[in-house]
Amino acid sequence: MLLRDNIYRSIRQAILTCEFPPGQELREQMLAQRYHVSRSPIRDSLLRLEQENLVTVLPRQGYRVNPISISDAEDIFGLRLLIEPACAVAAARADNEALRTLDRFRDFANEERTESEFVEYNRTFHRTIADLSGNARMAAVAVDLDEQFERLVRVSLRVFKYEQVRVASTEHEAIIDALQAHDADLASRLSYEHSANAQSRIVTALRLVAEAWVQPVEAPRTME
Amino acid sequence: MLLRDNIYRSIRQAILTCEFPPGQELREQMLAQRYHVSRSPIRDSLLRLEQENLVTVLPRQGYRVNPISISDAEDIFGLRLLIEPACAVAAARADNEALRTLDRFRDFANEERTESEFVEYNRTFHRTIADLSGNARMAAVAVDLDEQFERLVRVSLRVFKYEQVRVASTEHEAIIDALQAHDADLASRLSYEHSANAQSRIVTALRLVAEAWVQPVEAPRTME
DNA sequence: TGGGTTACACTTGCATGTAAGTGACGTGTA
DNA sequence: TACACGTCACTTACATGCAAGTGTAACCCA
Repeated sequence: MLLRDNIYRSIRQAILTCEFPPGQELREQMLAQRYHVSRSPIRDSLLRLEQENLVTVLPRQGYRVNPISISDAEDIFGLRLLIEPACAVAAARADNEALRTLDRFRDFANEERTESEFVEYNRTFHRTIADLSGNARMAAVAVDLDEQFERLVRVSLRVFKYEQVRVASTEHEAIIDALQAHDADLASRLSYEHSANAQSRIVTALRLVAEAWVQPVEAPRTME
Repeated sequence: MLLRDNIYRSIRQAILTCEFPPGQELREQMLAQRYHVSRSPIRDSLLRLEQENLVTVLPRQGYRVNPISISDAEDIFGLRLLIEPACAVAAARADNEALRTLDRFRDFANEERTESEFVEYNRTFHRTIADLSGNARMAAVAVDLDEQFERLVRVSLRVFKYEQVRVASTEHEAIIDALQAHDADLASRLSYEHSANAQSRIVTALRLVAEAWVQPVEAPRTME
């Protein structure tokens, strides 16, 4: 296993869980010490994360965890509303055997769940449907969007706690039913509504925490 | 300007124009000599290109320009059929002043055009519409897809020459008309048909050059 | 002959050194 | 005071060194 891949995943995870919060400044040296490696694999990882829109490189100054802007979040939402139903439509054409594997996502809310369990469950569910679409590129876009989304979910969960766990789980089961019945139209519609619901909750939450992590518009810094 | 950005663009361009053809093996050393720099910026560029699905890194062995597989091309096409009309729908909501800038894409086929001029024109047209959508993320996906697409177009142009220049240009003007009339439905449908037409030409061309650059399906796919 | 082993050439992964760009701050001057 | 201007600390960009992983081919031995 390549060192840089582990480092990459670690830093990425730290950003997505907001351990490195939006706006956080990152230094190669600091991360190198933290992970006990040289600057090289750190550098590789940070450049990769820049490609993913998770950090910004300020040449010869450092790196910064990308702030969450409302307009960027809305862009992500708009794309998701397009991609997720499309994945569902394609997935509805999968064969019965493959669709039966979705059963493992039923009955999730029957037990008490932690935040991490919910995030993990949610990610795996959406990723599985993306894979079932049979279009690797589409799945890649969907997964990427979901991961960007996840950071927003984390922020939102701090506001809405777990009330959404049961709601989401119920909506998931309806989507599973539609897919297993090969009803592409229904699956698409449910998928769209599921995304829209999640997003409206999140956008509300984002506005609530706007002062802390969400950047409305880039403002000049030295104005005193 | 950072050295690595120039190098990145150069290598990328070489891949997209098939100067580095699909399947070509790349070596850091070889590229470093070619561009008169050390391995560092070459390395940065290659890792970035890996993220874009243009090259594959074989750890401790080297790099390879990704072959074009029919199934991957079909995946790209499928996604394009989803994204391009969505961009058009969003772009139809742009204001009149912005939409008037599309006029510069009219009358392209009135003069003789080189292959490069056509590719450039085509890219700029699609990118402009993506930008007009007002969704930066969607535009980024659209641009990325278009660039992947471009490599396929290059292959296809060697077969169909320039017969498609006039066709494409006419279709573009129809899309411009629809957008400037704010007719989102029509723009969407025309955009879909335009993509579908281009793709069917390309897929035919791909099959013709299959032996040289195109990798047949390696693994059985889940669908179809 | 053929299976296993070893040595080697080759290429990148990671570590480290050096130079150059950037912003901050203090100083001098009008 | 307000504004250039020079200095300095800090951080990355790029260069280079070295070690480790991989594939190949020669070689040994049954």
